[in-house]
Amino acid sequence: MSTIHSFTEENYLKAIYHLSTGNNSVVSTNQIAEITNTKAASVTDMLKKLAEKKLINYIKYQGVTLTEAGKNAAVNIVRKHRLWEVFLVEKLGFKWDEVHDIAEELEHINSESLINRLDDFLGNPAADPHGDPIPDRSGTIHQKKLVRISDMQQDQNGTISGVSEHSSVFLKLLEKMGLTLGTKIRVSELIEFDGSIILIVNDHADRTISREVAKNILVML
Amino acid sequence: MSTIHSFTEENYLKAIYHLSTGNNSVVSTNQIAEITNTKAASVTDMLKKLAEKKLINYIKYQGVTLTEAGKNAAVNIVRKHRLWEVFLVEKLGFKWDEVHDIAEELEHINSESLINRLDDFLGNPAADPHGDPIPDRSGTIHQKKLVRISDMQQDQNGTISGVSEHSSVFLKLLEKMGLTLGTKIRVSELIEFDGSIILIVNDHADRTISREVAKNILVML
DNA sequence: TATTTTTTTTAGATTAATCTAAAAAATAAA
DNA sequence: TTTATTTTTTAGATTAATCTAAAAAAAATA
Ligand SMILES: [Mn+2]
Ligand SMILES: [Mn+2]
Ligand SMILES: [Mn+2]
Ligand SMILES: [Mn+2]
Repeated sequence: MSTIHSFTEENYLKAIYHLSTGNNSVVSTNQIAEITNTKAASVTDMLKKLAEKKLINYIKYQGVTLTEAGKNAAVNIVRKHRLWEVFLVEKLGFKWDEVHDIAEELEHINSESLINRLDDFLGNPAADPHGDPIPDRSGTIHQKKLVRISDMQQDQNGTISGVSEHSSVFLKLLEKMGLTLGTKIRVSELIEFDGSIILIVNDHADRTISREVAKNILVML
Repeated sequence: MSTIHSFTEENYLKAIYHLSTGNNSVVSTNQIAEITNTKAASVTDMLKKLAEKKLINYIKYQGVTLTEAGKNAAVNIVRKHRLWEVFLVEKLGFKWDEVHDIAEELEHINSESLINRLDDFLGNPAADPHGDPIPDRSGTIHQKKLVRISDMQQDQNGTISGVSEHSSVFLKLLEKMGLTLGTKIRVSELIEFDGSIILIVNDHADRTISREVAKNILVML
């Protein structure tokens, strides 16, 4: 099960995976270059290699999609990344804005038994510290239906369950405003002037957030 | 603090460290080639590079020693290796013969805060699952004085506290014979014929071990 | 449809880590 | 102290991953 790929190949697979689960499923060379911090020429080289290994479907000038094998490999890396993030926060006491870079390294450790034991040790968590779902050992992802606060109606209630922006500044801001995962909110008022929103947090405190912030907080209704 | 070195450089530094703390402090090109599974020519190339970076003292044809900087780097890798081994055994339930290869990968994860938090999480252990001392965060190693069973006198008592052979076959054998770390033993008889030794284990069971096995079990008197 | 702009690929180099084969130096043996 | 053996270094190649600059293809605009 699961052939070994180089550190670099894994990062490309992961990049393609994240890009293709975003909007469109076909991913372009430039998009990959952007998030892997490389140049388009380097990406083209790697795409040939990954296609050779049957991890992606690649036709010149037409973008790429992951094959089943490629997708499995990518999902496995995502699984490892997210489990390590849970470990770092739950067991070692890191803040949710501090774990991503370390998990970027840990996700490349190759040991099936390690990751499955870690999963059990953590109590088989369903989501990582940012609310992102953790694929189970068979690669299945159980994604809960979430909506952005910016898409909620007046007087609607929900529980903060994820974020769609992972930068440290954003996460620290949410922390400071008490808008962390599990927090109950109610949309109290939609400000017409600039789209900002007034929330009732945990039934009492009220907080005003900008539309930009509201767009990046995901809520379970 | 602590510059970043490549994965490969770290493995060479660690190899030199282990070789130089063994017997003689000056390490030869061939010795390094042997334990890094490379050829002498490759080692020479790397030695030039490490010397350039002032991590080793290297004079052509004369072998190498670690500089202070090189030794610090090496000790830090050893610290990480051993702490991860404790984690794998104590928290994830791996056996002591299963953890080395995984730790070989984990030891290259670079994060000072990660390793210090891990250290605290594990309760600042003094030794790894094989009894090897764990350097503290300043790099100091508190090595207990241990003797080989093969060097013990008749009727002498001690507690098994380490091994000088880390192969899986050897560790599994000790496990099967109940000669794991912390076990109390007494040398009951020294067999003249082949040098094998009869032990009293935990005050009752008696076990005969070969001289070869006795040489690789370390005891605190 | 013809032209311009953008995207992608190719060509050719570079760097890190490795190798084999040959040369040079050090060590051991005669 | 020669000669032979072993160890180490150099020379020259290779592979993976990257880059810049130029060419080719696709997409957008006029
Ligand atoms: Mn992350
Ligand atoms: Mn995450
Ligand atoms: Mn080990
Ligand atoms: Mn160990």
